Amino acid sequence: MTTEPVAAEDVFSALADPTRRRLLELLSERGDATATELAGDLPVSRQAVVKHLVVLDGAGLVTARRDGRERRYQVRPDALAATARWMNQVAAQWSSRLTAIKRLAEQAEGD
Amino acid sequence: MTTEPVAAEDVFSALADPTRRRLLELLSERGDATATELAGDLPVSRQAVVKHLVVLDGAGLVTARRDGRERRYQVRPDALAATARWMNQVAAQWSSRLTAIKRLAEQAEGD
DNA sequence: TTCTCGTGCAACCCTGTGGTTGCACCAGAA
DNA sequence: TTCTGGTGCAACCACAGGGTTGCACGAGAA
Repeated sequence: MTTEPVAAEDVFSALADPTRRRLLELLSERGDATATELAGDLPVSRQAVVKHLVVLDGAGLVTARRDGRERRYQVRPDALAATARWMNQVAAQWSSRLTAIKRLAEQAEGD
Repeated sequence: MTTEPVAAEDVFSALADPTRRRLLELLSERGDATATELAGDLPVSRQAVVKHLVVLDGAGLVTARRDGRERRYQVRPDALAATARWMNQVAAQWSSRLTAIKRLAEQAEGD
């Protein structure tokens, strides 16, 4: 289960690859799909797609389930939502740091 | 000078590296610093730090200015804020897609 | 003018990773 | 039972990227 504290490391590097972002798009549009199907819409082999899906799964962004002899992947709404919230926190943290910087700069001028 | 709109590609991969995230932290705390100074607080060489700073600059997250024979780097508040906003947009986009998925799923059940 | 010391370049090394191909395996269809 | 097609390994290849070392250059201090 990978629905807990999002790991900056994994999420950012997972999202850094264009093919993986595309995969998230495709899965979002279709609801779910197999690696073979996804490979049909991408300029890479099925195996390459599988590798990307493994990375996305590691980052908690997608999940998979067996369906007969197929393996269907789908995005994890909750994980994506959590990631979005987490990004906001990062942004907020930056903001507070920047505020602190400005304050210091102004104090320095005041001296 | 690299002051363009945030590129998913660059931002995500820039933020994917732990050392670079640490650099952003250090710069946020100090306001500004040289590569040599930053290397003093990290387990890597000055040259390694310089390379990371180049990447961060490429993503528009930091900027540098000459100060005598020194080159002082600092975070780009505006760019960071823009990135935060952009992340929110990505999150929102995901949300709408997920909503669409759920709607489709429910319709399918209804049939 | 000479000495110092931070920069900027460049050459290298090694690991990670995105991509490929080949093949064995197995569940469902015939 | 046999055939078929999607999975799951595993071996391999090429290149990007994080890290290092060495050295020339140049601005400010002495």
